[in-house]
Amino acid sequence: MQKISPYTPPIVTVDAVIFRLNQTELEVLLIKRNEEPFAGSWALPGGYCAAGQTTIEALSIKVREKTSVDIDSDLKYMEQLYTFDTVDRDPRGHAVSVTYMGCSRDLEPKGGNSINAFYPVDRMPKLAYDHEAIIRYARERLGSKLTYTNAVYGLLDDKFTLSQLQTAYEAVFGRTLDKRNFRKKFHGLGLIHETGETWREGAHRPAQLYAFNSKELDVLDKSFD
Amino acid sequence: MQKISPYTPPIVTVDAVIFRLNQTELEVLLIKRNEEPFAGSWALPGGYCAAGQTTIEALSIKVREKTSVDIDSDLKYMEQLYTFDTVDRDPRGHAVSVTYMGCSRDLEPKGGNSINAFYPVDRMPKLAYDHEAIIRYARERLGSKLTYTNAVYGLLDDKFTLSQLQTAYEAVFGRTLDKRNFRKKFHGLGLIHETGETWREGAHRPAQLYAFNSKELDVLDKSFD
DNA sequence: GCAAAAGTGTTTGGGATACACCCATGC
DNA sequence: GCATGGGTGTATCCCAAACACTTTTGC
Repeated sequence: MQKISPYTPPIVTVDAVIFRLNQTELEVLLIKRNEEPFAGSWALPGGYCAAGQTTIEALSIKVREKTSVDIDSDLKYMEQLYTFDTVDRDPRGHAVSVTYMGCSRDLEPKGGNSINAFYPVDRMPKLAYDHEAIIRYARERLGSKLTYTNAVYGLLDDKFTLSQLQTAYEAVFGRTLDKRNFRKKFHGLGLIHETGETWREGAHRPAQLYAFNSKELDVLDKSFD
Repeated sequence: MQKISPYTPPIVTVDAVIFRLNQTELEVLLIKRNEEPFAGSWALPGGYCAAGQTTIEALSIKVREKTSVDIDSDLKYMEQLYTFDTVDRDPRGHAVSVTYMGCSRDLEPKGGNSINAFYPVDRMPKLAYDHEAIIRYARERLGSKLTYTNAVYGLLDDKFTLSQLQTAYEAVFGRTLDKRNFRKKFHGLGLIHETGETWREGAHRPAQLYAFNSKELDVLDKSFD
């Protein structure tokens, strides 16, 4: 293989997989593309990264433009996911996409210059590029993050009930958990404390509200689940 | 923040963290830079990625040029690590580096157009760029990979003794393990089988030689350690 | 025989799993 | 009073951890 000269670098793009929890479902933020390629298709929010910008800076700008979501203030948790670089993934030319994954709860996109909406991860429309594979990968990563870190806090409000907490795990793992074992195990981790407040809704006993002791991402001593 | 126009992308570079096991020590492949910046310093092998190349293709070419190591045939295991993108990491301009991590055992660099050598990860020279941080990150990742996958096979010959296997874990984890518990646990995983052959060296009882059942990277049911 | 690494079992404690009923509330 | 989700305890099993001596070889 010969050297390519003069050197022209691939395009660098950024894309974000932003999850939220809606009732019992895990959802992803998507935008509707209004330009080619893939005009009319749904896709992850993202765009070009220019020299002098870090990928996260570029992502922050693009996501705010397109969806009005502010990565820094609206998301409790964000991490780099993977860099996708197959040559043919973008029909316009070789684009290397640095992808990120983040979480928020009760986030409603307020506008932006693209049509955008949250879709349940299990019932998504057909997506542009390789974005479906990226979302699948992000969901797996989120699942394993929840098993060995306290990253669930990213999906929950500051105060939450134990049922909501359990629902968050069930939505990400895609299976149900035993209520008593879940509570026993979680209390044993020492990550949360009672706030003393209760939450009442519907015709049943009110629930205690809990809060996390720390809002930093911590690695657990023992893995969960 | 304003849009940058016309769009100029950052440079895309690739770097490889290639580990090997030398006796009881984990080592990394380094090259001595003979150009600015950081001329005379040691660094990870890598270089520019051009449009039309995947990052792994670019890496393969660069590593072969500089160290004569062939990523495809010499390494048993290779995965993308992380993309480092801080604007000031390269004094020549904004470079986004897609990094990879790989393993091999008993690999001796045969040449290449750079001076190159394996250094123990615990006793490395001062490194160029942010390469020290990259290696630290790679080692952590390798450690966690060994706990939930069969990735150790990447550090071992096709046939190996249980002591060598245990040594590989100890070198990566940086601590000693109990011999009986190690063997019991590993046999329980069902990943290896006896070959019937023995290995003799030195004035002591010969050891059974084992082999992995699979050379694919598999995720374990139960996590190791 | 002695040095040096290979090989081998048992006990114990803690966490994972499985499982069913009463409680507080709204209507 | 009844429907609805909130909240609680025990028995069992398996895995992890701790721990020491015998075996086979080369010299």
